[in-house]
Amino acid sequence: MKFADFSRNVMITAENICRDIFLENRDSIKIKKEKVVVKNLVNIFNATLRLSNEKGFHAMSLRDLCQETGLSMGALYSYFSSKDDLLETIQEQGRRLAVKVLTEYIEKAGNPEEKLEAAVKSHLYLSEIMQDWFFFSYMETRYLDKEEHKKAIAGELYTEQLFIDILEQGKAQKKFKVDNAALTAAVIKAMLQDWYLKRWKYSRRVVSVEEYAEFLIGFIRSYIIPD
Amino acid sequence: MKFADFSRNVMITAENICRDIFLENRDSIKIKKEKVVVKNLVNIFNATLRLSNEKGFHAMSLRDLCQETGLSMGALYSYFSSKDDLLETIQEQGRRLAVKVLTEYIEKAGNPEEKLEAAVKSHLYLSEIMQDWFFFSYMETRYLDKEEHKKAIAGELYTEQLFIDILEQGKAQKKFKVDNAALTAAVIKAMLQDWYLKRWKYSRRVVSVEEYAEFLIGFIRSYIIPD
DNA sequence: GTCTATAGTGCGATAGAC
DNA sequence: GTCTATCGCACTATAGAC
Repeated sequence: MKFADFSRNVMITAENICRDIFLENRDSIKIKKEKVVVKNLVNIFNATLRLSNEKGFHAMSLRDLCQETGLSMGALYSYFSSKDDLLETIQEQGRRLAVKVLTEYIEKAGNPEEKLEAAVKSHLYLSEIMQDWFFFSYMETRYLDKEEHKKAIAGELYTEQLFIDILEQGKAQKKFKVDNAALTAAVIKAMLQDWYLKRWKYSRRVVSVEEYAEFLIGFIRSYIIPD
Repeated sequence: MKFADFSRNVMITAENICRDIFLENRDSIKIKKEKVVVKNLVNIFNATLRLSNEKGFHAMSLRDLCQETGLSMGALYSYFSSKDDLLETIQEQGRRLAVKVLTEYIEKAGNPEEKLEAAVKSHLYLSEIMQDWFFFSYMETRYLDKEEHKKAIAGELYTEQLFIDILEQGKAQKKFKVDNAALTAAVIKAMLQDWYLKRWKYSRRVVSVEEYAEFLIGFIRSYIIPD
């Protein structure tokens, strides 16, 4: 699977994500014209991610956000009910999309070896397209209130479980040699997350997402597939 | 190398770290009695790490810190000149210690295989002892001003370089098979950092730092040492 | 060496005009 | 649907009493 193909197939754009958010939050969003809402939501979310990922969500004031979006304080509050609400909406939507895409691509693959490759690549490719969302979700998780924080933890464990399942399945089919599937999945997750947590490093070294994917798959396979 | 031995040898305690901080900042710290300063610094740093690691350094107000330490606003400001100064001091001291300990343990080891093991274990063991400091440093790096931020990046690259050097040395001695030392070192760092970034996960699963260390070393060796 | 009191700033949120 | 004006509050930092 090439990044370009993935990118074309998933059809993830800011507009599409914001349209989903609009449809799911019709009640709490005060403005009713879809076209207006989607346009402003794209603007607001992009600005939030840009500002937050530079200096943190808490350090970003709503006045900063006004300047970055060109909207007034009053206008902003037509689209979310509080600053925390904005934080939660971004996190929730990112999580939902990640689960959907990962599950879909893993199911499409046939055997454990293909599933592993599909899981690694779709995780990396998705985080490449939505780098800002993923970085934001990781770094701002602890600012969520207790209930939302639990959902974030559950999300991490859910995607990790997808990897555990693939490893166990491969083991059952005698294709993989896995002593500790949970630990193996944990470090795989860590390496996948490093791709969006340390963008500055990989950009500087001019490593493409496909190179990183191939490297990771080779690294993992050398451990779970005995010669 | 066992964790207990490492822990006994490095002799890292909050008191020792705070004594160093006192000696290096005699000018800016208004109080002069070493005993008083060290006692209060231990209190302040522990409280800062506890509060910050829960909800973030920015979200922690100095009033929170007063309550947690039992000190007044005025007293706090005798030990640092601004909230940012507190942030920088913690980061700087953590970085300094990490570099010192890692370098020391790697140099003690003889051949590349031993060096790799020493590097992985001393990194993990140190982050186990100083988990709060490491977590804090990672999560709060972006709140540093430009100059301090550069130092943090340099620190990450420096410790990574230690791994690159070991890998290259092993390759030169025909003991390791390494195609891409930089990428290999990058993912090793990612896995090492996961230990303190996801403490909740490893605690929940009752994985000890020694288990994690052995697992990681096995994982890495299977890639770089062909059968 | 530590305290209390307070200055001065900037925050999130809202009401009501247009 | 968007704006401006403003409220009340919490923040960092400091000055001066003890």
